[in-house]
Amino acid sequence: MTPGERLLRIYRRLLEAHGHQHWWPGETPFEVMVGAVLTQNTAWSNVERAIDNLRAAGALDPRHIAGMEPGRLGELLRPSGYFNVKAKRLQAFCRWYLEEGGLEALRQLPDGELRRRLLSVHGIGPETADDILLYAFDRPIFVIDAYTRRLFSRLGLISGDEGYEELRGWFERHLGPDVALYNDYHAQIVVQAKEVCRPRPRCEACCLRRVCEYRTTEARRRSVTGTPD
DNA sequence: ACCCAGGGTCATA
DNA sequence: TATGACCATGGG
Repeated sequence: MTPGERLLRIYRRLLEAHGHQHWWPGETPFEVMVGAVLTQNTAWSNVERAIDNLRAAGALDPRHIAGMEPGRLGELLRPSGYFNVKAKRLQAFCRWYLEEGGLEALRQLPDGELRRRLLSVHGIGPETADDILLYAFDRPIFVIDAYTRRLFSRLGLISGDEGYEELRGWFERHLGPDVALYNDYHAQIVVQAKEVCRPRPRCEACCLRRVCEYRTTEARRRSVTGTPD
């Protein structure tokens, strides 16, 4: 079986277990971009509160955010954590967004050029850039995150310590460009990681049990003593 | 009380 | 290039 076939088989199994995820949660592309910055190393439930604060303040708008007093913006972002850092990053992003001429101007750029420009913004790293490219601009960019590394290294498909670009290239090469697939695949990985593929795993409840080479110490002990799974 | 969460930047070696 | 410190709230 080729890596591409294994990847598709794994996706089908995830989809069957969790159902289509309909990502990214967000009313507009701009809201998706804001969420991508705010969710850096942060639980999504906390990000929602911050976005609700922005909406309630009528501030869910690039011009409004760019012109706001940083301390005031920080207060709205407080529930999402790192609020001083994120206030700066969000303002840097919004100023860039406006300088570029807004959504329609950005839509004209080819994938690679748009990615380079996103990465030039202070506070936008590879994963945040790729969230934005895939979920706000519908570009065929496969998002790599800690969950992706954990899941696929436990599945034995990767070692987990590869560089970001190397892994992204590997997934994109084996899956072929497919925005709808990348979109839901990454969402499935996140859901799977939250529910069962935890730092301390719960493989007994894992829909990938048959293809996952990872075993808990208890399962390992059973397997060497001849007790069936 | 501890671990974890949909990362990125900066200083240091 | 490769580590480590730092940022900070909220849920399990």
